[in-house]
Amino acid sequence: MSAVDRLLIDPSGRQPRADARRNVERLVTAARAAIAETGVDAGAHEIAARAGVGVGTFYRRIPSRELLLLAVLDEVLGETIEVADRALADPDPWQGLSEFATAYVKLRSESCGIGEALGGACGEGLDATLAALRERFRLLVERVQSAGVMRSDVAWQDVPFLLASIATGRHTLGLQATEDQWRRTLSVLLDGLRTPTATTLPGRAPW
Amino acid sequence: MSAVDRLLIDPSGRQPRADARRNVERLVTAARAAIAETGVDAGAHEIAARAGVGVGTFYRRIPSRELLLLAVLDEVLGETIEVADRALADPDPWQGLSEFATAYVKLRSESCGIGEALGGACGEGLDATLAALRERFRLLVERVQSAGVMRSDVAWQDVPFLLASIATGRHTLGLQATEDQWRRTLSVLLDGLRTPTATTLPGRAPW
DNA sequence: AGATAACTGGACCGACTCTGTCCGCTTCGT
DNA sequence: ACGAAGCGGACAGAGTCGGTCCAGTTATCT
Repeated sequence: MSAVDRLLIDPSGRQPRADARRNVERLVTAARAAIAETGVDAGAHEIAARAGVGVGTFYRRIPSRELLLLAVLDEVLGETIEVADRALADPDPWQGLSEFATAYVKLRSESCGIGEALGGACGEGLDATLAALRERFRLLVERVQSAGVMRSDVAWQDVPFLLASIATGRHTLGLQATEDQWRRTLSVLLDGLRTPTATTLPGRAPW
Repeated sequence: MSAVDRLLIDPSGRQPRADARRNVERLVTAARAAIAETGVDAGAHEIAARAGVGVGTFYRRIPSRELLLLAVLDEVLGETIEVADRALADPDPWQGLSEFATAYVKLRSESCGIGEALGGACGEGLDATLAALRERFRLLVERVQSAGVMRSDVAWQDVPFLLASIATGRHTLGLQATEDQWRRTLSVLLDGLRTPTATTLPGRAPW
């Protein structure tokens, strides 16, 4: 069920008017954009303005700002899980992992709110979805390690951290990042992950 | 000149009382801790409370919250430049780079405010210092590439981005990072940087 | 077409946060 | 011991943000 549908359930069971439905769709789209640009702190007024409606309209259909954001985040994470499942279906394990990694990092770099949600900034609301995504990570990494094309001193738990690390700002040290700087970083990182490897990892795996 | 000294210049030319000097020292220390934990948004009241003084004392000596933070950030970046200079003095180029990289990532991971400052979140106030640090990056990378131990398709400008990427949160996907997760990420990344390399980088270098 | 229920927009409210000031009291240095 | 320098924290003023209310508008049904 999409985020729009979930928000359109009417207690009286009636179909909402066409304009009401249109506005909810606009609000969900706007929330997605606001989450990407502003993060999970995106305000109700900001989202309403992006959608081209007043705050009154916002609160007519949406119980609270937090619930809207949660619904949208859950939807986006659900799409990510689908991408992971397609990657698991790829006959070449490394190819599958590397395609998923690219999509995952791209999503994170284009939406700072998603990054915060994955970092746990949204309370318990997303626990189940996060667990499902975690499971896909484990499967993807175990498959590629069984095939012998990833260094074995990396734990599967390292991989979310490795990928999470590539997503940061457009600037550092006064330097301007190109649109796809993250692709370069990811490329170096994937090279570091392939077998054989030069050094062994320090410390213990995260848990 | 240290941040403390810079803030203790008295318009009348007199030496400030001992307790005043002590409090400014405490405030600078507290600001450093607050920048690390809270970031560059650390509030004046928060810093004063950490220092164990009232806000009145804060504003007696400090023109504004922003100036204090700028002075402290500049001091920390200055120390980082010194670390880079020591790395450049190391006879082994790769060893030098790798030591500096470790120190740089450690600093970034322990102080989120430094990360924001390096990301340009502090306006123009740090431009000169950032340029000086940038220069050290260029020298370090060029030296290691001339020695043939770093893949040549990486631009020196890539390296700040690569290192900036490793510093993020303690959690992702509901997983808990160990204290030194960043060392593992850095290790993979440095392996990816060494010659020879498997793939060539996509896109163009940042500028 | 007219009636009416649903919907809309944005002014507004109250709670909160943050920077910076003021002033009665304390402490240092002589 | 005395006066100037320093101290702390209550307070002011500006701003933000989530959420409500209601007068006016619009869709839908008869």
